[in-house]
Amino acid sequence: MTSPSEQPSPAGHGAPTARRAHTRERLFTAAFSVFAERGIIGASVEEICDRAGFTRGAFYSNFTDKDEFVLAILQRQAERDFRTIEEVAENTLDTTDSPNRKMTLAISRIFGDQADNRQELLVQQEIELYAARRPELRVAYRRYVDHQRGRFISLIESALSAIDYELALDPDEALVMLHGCWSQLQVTALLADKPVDPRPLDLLLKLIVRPRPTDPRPTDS
Amino acid sequence: MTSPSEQPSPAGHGAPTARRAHTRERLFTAAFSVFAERGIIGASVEEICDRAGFTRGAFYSNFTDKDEFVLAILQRQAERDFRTIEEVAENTLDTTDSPNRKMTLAISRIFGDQADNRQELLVQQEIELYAARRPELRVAYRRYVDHQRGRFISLIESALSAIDYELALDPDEALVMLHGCWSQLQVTALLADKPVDPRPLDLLLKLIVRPRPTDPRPTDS
DNA sequence: GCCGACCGATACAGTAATGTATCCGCGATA
DNA sequence: TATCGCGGATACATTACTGTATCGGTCGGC
Repeated sequence: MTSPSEQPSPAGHGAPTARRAHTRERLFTAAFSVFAERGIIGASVEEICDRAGFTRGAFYSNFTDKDEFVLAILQRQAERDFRTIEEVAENTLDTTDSPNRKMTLAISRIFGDQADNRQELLVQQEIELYAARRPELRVAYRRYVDHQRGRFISLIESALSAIDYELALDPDEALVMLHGCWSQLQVTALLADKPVDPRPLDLLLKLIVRPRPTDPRPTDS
Repeated sequence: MTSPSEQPSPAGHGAPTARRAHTRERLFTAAFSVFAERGIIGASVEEICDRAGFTRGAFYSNFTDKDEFVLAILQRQAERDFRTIEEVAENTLDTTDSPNRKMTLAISRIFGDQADNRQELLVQQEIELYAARRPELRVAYRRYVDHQRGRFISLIESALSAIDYELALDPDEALVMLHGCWSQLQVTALLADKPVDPRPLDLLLKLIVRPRPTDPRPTDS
């Protein structure tokens, strides 16, 4: 279709120049703050651009649509989160903290870190709700969540096994509990204007892990 | 201020006629469906009225503002939920189901029942997010949540004690886990277009209750 | 140092939503 | 039955946002 010298891209947004990438990034950042304040639906393109220091021209030069824009944000988030997990997997496993501490840390880094400030949490929730409504976004979001889940479960398991613990129940179910509990704490803290209280999560952790059965000799049979 | 025969109310909305109440109720119902589709912020007054079979005149005759309207919805929800809890407390405790079954039932009735269809869940989440942003609504929402929590905890405790079980941990913390897990399951189901999978909740329940220590003789000392 | 392309700014028209001011029909009351 | 007032409808002015079409500055390559 698009031969090299004819049209770099249909309408402009396609050539990933460095400048372009920079612009997009600023728009993303601005969008986060507007989304947090007004919600995704309530956020006007204009305000996003204002806050990024652009006019709407920049926006429409980079994206056709608010929907496309949101999708791009979702993908960016997915990659960010993914890298966070990777990084946590590397760093957290090295330490010699207590299992609980390690787990709490990992969880707060993964579900949390990006969400331990008001804005990020709000936007996270916003995206979820937004995705719930748009079928196309829902697919993307689902992929993203599934992917994260797989990564995270294996992270948990290796973290535990490194200290001779294991999950006492089905990993998927454990993850539901952990993630649910964590989100609940976050939202509660948000509404109460207080810092997150990590104790319930701690407790829950203690409930769902157990020492790995001492395994004097790995028999196959 | 307002002497009986002068002004029944500043601008009209104040005299709780039966007709008025009926109108408001229809607006509320319509709002639910619009909120679910478009989000609270994305819902226009006009569409709400259309769907309720009114024009905007009816709306502005009953409420000054969309914010006031949302607040009214929140209060109505609070009362509804409260009555649900009461009803569950009465009905669920009577049966002789297994403890798990009873608890699951109670939880799904309370967090759920109103939220086990797509629409109610979406609106619930919407309200939460909306409340998180408006300080005034946040106060109202917080009161509502606190109230519910108290009621629900005592419900859980009496349900358990009726079958000689008790919570194995702090009730508040237990509630966080239960509620979080439940919400997580709901949202997951919503995004995955599948029915809610109750197993994690069941499992969690088993983890946080225990038989009450047999108490041959209630000694005071 | 010039040229061309890219990228963001600007201007504009169309649309949708808000809130207010006014109107009118219906139902209750005497 | 005549009247009054409540509750909802209608009409209007205003504002805000969207998307498109066009313009102009700037930065690369040569």
